[in-house]
Amino acid sequence: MTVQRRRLEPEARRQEILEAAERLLRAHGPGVRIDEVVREVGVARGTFYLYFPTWDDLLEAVRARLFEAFDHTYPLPSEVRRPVDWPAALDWLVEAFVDFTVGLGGLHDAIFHSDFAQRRPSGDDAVVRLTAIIRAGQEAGSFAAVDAEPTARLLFAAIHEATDAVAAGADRDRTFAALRHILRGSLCP
Amino acid sequence: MTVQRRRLEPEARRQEILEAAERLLRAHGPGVRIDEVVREVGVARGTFYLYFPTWDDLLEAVRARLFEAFDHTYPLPSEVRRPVDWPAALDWLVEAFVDFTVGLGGLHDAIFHSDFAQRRPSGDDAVVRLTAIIRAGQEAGSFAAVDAEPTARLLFAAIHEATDAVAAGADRDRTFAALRHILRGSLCP
Amino acid sequence: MTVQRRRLEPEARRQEILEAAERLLRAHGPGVRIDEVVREVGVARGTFYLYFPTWDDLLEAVRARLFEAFDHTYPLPSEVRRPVDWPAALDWLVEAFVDFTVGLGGLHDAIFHSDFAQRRPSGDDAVVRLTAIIRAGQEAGSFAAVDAEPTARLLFAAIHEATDAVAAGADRDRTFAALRHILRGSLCP
Amino acid sequence: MTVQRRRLEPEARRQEILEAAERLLRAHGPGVRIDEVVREVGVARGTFYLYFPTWDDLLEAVRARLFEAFDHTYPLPSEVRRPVDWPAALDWLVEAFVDFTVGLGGLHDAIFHSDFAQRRPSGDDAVVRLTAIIRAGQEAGSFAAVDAEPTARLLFAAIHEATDAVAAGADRDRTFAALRHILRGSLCP
DNA sequence: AATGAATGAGGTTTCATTCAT
DNA sequence: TATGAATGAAACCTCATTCAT
Repeated sequence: MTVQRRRLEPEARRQEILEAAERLLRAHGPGVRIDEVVREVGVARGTFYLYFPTWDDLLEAVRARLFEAFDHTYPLPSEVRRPVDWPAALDWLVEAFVDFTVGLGGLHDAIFHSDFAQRRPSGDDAVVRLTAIIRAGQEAGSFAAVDAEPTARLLFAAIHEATDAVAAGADRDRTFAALRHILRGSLCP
Repeated sequence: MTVQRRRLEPEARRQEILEAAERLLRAHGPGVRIDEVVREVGVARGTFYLYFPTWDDLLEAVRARLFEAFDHTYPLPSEVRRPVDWPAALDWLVEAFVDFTVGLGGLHDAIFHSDFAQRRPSGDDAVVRLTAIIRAGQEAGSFAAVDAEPTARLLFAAIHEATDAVAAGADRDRTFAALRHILRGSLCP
Repeated sequence: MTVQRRRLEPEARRQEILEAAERLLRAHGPGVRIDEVVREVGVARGTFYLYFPTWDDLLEAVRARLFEAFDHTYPLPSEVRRPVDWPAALDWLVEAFVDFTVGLGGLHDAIFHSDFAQRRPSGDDAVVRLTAIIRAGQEAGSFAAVDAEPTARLLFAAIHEATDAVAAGADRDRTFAALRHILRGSLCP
Repeated sequence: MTVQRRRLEPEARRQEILEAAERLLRAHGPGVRIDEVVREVGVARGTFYLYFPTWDDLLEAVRARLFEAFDHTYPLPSEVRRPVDWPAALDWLVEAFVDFTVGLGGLHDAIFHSDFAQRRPSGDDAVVRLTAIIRAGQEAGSFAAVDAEPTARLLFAAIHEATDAVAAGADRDRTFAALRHILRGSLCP
């Protein structure tokens, strides 16, 4: 009488869950429950725990997916082919980041502003990337000799705040202008 | 078998609860519960609800107390007596803010990084203050003609991040140096 | 700084509380709280307990007042002056009772249909009265030789149900017709 | 330290809870709590809520069970085989009803006289059944041409009161005699 | 690999009643 | 006679996680 169990390759099932969770989190933000995810996928509650030890592990996987997607779409510029205009590249990347993040909808809150973000700090991937950009720009002579790592950390907070501001309805142009000014003022000689 | 009732003026009892909660939150961070607070104070659970309709209302009161304490200890500089060196004043205030916030211990997380901060946004008092400082500095000719409000918002995020960095063990001097550099670069002509 | 205490004759204060409670119960039915009553009267919570040991005692007092009011307005007919048409007198009394009870509004539920009615059964005043009427009618030869006490008890249940029916929106005329038919059929030879 | 989990078919577990609740309510009347029920069954509190969203939902299910049990044991008489002696059938059914209800013990109060009965009126199943009997008897020429529906409602109140009277210790024979007299007087030509 | 019944700690809130003042 | 702060048991419900099947 039970519905036919769908046996799937483990990796495929894992993806299915991941995608369903992402979809629901985008739509409804934090507050999405395991029950809703498994109903969306059409599996039993226990199945969830075969793939993710805890709910936080799922969120972590979702976060990692997002970061990978962003890195893939917007790879760090490289000077291999030709010289890079680092200030312009930074502006462009930052704008892309903000738009990407705002586009996450409720997923943004779930990943960055819920208790989850406290329990599982995000490993500073973004800060590491920004540090790399600053160093590359410094080597190219485009950026001043600031202390790259702490500067990247603080600037990334400002960038993230721009995201929240825009998501909350602040004027996009004024926010970006202020952000660009801060970045230039902090990094350019 | 019941402990002797201690009858207090409402305001005194309210303070008692507030202080006990603050003490526990400093020590143990978010995750402190109503039950622990009332045990600490030595009153019944119902007494808590006499003064705070919900746990979030308590946190809000704690937050307000903190903000008032900071504002009282570090009032905004004024030019009434003599001209103010705005860049220096800002550096000094920012350093005071970071040290004050780091000194909050677990209370910092409970107020700024838990779901509470999402549910009850803090009304941007700090951003308003920073905006006022920027405008005052602009009028005095010390700061460049940046768009004060969004700039204040983004810079405050960087300041707050410095707090988190120092609290998390980052090098205090390098963090402050980077922060000062960002503030100068963003605000000074 | 406190509001001037109004010292009243104990009996006057008791009446005040009683009347306030009745007013609120009429308007809002069961679910009225002690707090609301004392606020309405303008006294402190503790004052309530100087006059009524428990909430149920207040309800009991309200109930007694109502019964007295009804008895006073609709006294039992007596044959002292002239012969009584007992069937007609009963019909008339019953109709008066139903209208009186329906007119109680929310007080009706609070007195007759809440847990209070279970905890403090109403002493059967109404049944005693109805028993007396049946006996008087029997002595006058108007009513059949039924077993007065149990009959009164069961018939009163039907009368009370007519009250609930009318209060709940049942057709008044059909309800009264059915009730009269039951009373006649049960009591008249 | 945890007790071994007992896994059951949902319907079986539901029955288990229902039966335990009925047992406790019979023994202790209204005032039985969810905690007592789950202790009796030997399951966790959450399990209760898996089957009954609220305590009232449980009571409703218990009530429905009782009504079904009664209907099954004492089906309405039918004229399919041979003519029915409606007055006698009614007397018999009524007596069965009263005895059944008195036999409920504390469950009777919990179902019929607690606030629950106010919050979840019982849908008048009994009145509907009595109405049907009256109409059938009228068609057979055994009952007078009374207004069936309101009459049934009022008479059922008297029947129910007989239950309460007997449960409270009133003389069974006198109560039944009075009840039979009322029914005959109201319904027979 | 999959199921879904069961768990139980967690958290919120209410209000009749008591009692120190 | 009056106050009103304090009590604390009771009731409610949720949901991440476990585990017998």
